[in-house]
Order: sequence, then structure tokens, then C-alpha cells
Amino acid sequence: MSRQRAEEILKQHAKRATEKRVALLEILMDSSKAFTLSKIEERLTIPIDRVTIYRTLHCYEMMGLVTKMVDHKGICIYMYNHEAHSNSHVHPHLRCKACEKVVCLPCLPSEYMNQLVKHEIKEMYFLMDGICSNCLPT
Amino acid sequence: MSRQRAEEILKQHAKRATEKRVALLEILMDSSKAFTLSKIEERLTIPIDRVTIYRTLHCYEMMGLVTKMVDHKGICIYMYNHEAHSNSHVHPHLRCKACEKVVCLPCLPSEYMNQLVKHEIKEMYFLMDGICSNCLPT
DNA sequence: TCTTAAATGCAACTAAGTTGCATTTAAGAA
DNA sequence: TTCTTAAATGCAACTTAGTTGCATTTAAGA
Repeated sequence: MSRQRAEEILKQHAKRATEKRVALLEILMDSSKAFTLSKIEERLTIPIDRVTIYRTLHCYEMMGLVTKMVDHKGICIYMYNHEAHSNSHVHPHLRCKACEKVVCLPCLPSEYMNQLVKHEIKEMYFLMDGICSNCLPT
Repeated sequence: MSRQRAEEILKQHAKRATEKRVALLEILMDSSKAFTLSKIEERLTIPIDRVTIYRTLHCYEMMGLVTKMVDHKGICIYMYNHEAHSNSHVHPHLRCKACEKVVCLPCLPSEYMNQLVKHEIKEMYFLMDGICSNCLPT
């Protein structure tokens, strides 16, 4: 339960700590999973309109609390930016099919990036599917 | 005009060379662009139902003629597999915002890939947006 | 030219996401 | 504590992408 922490964060950002906004933030904060809209809806214990969820997620994304990605099926997934996740540099991600968590992978080596400078890369979207080391049998 | 080539290819794969199938294949073959459904529809000179387009594209994908990707907005894009494009190894792609072409980028270095072996990577979807070297002012 | 499976179109549907607008509500001001 | 107001919410209606079932059309070999 990170209800208090969620409320704090919202207030720090001059956002209202309504029941629904707190509930949504809590779900995201309490997990390293990447959630689709319907996964979020499954977890909710209070009913929240789809539109409100979208708008709130967008707000959290703008606040830098949440990262939105698109998976290879074109579905948006949302994940809380825990400390471990840095937005300061672009890096690929692995979405684990077993635990649904999103793992940050190392940045691409600069030698490789240098090969790309002949193009002007504006945005990179790297997402892998697989099994993370925690879920792999040892 | 690669009508004849398109017909040949279809017959080689034991597919019927109908007017519509040939027309669709021609559009894809004649370009290195990545097409969304609506871009394909814009190019068509004969009307083809949306369902037929989807089914035909799926068929071409199964035949290995066409690669389907999902862009960062979750929209499917389809591109013809010209000789230059190899499906034998995974590599990132750059979609040029100027000419809409998709450029194959070099494979990720093995040192980098080796870092990932602690996870079990099943699929990789790497797509970048930017300007390709042809479209960059020199 | 006949036959038949492949190809096609239509209608109806799902799922994801958006927009406009009226209503509700948190939180600071009085 | 109550009042005020902008933020937050919900509803209805919409868009866009893609799918499914089924009846009809058609290419290509017999």
C-alpha cells in the first residue's frame, strides 16, 4: 500500500489527490509490471470510466511519473518510472512474458550509435519480448 | 510497372493472379515505402474492400513477400521485402519521416547481444523514426 | 465449357482510443 | 465552517484499426 506516497506525489505536482487518481497511481506504483488499460481495469476495486483512466494516464505521463510504450501488437502499455528506470537516456526494454515486468536493458554501445549518425534519428522504440532472468529456471 | 513480375510471383506461390491481388502486390513492390492500410487505399486505382486488403496482406506476409511492423503509434505498416531486406537476421529499421522509406540498419553488435543472454529474448521489435541519409541535406 | 476451391465483398462486430459537454468535487479563500 | 472555482469525472457519441461469418464471384485446371 503506497496510498500516502501516491497522495504526496500528486500534491507535489499540484494535482488533486482524488480517490480515483490515487487508486490509479497506487496500482502503477506497486508494481514493475507494464499494464494495458484492461489490466489496470482488472485491478481496480472502484469503478473508473475508461476516459478518466486514459486522461489520468496521459497526465501521469506528462508529469514524468509513467512511461507509455506500444507493444508489437500495437497495444499501449503503461509502467511506473521507479528509480531504477531512467528517462535521461534511451535504452531498450524487455517485457517478460512470465511476470509481465519490464526490465531496462543496457544502452546501445556508442560504436553502434556512431554508425547511425549518417541518419538523423529522432526517436527510438525498442521493445523485446522474452523471459527475464528472474523468471528463467536456474 | 511490375505487373508481370507480380503475376509471376503469385503463380510461383500457387496463388491466383487476380486483378486485385496483382494491383496490391504492384503497389508494394514498386516502392521501398512502408504503407499503412490507408496509404495503400490512397494508391489504389481500383476499389478493393478493406477486408480483402487485410487478408491479402496477411497472405503476402505468410508467403514472406511482405514484412509487417507496428509503429510507435500502434499502426501496422507493410513493406515489400526487396532483395536488400533480409529476414534471416534481426536488425533495427529506420522509417524516414521525409520519404517514408524504411531503411535497414546494421545488426546489433554481438558484444551487446551477449549482454542479453541472461534473459531469454524471444522477439525484438526495433523501429526508429528519423530522416534517412538520402533525405538529409548534404 | 465445366467445376471447384480460392478470392472477394458485405454486414456486423470488437477493441482501443478520442472529443465535447454537463456534472461533481477537492482544496484554498473567505 | 462554508463558499468558490478550476480540476476531475462520466456519459454519449464518435473514429480508426482490424476481425469474423457467410454468401457470391471468379481464375485456372480438368
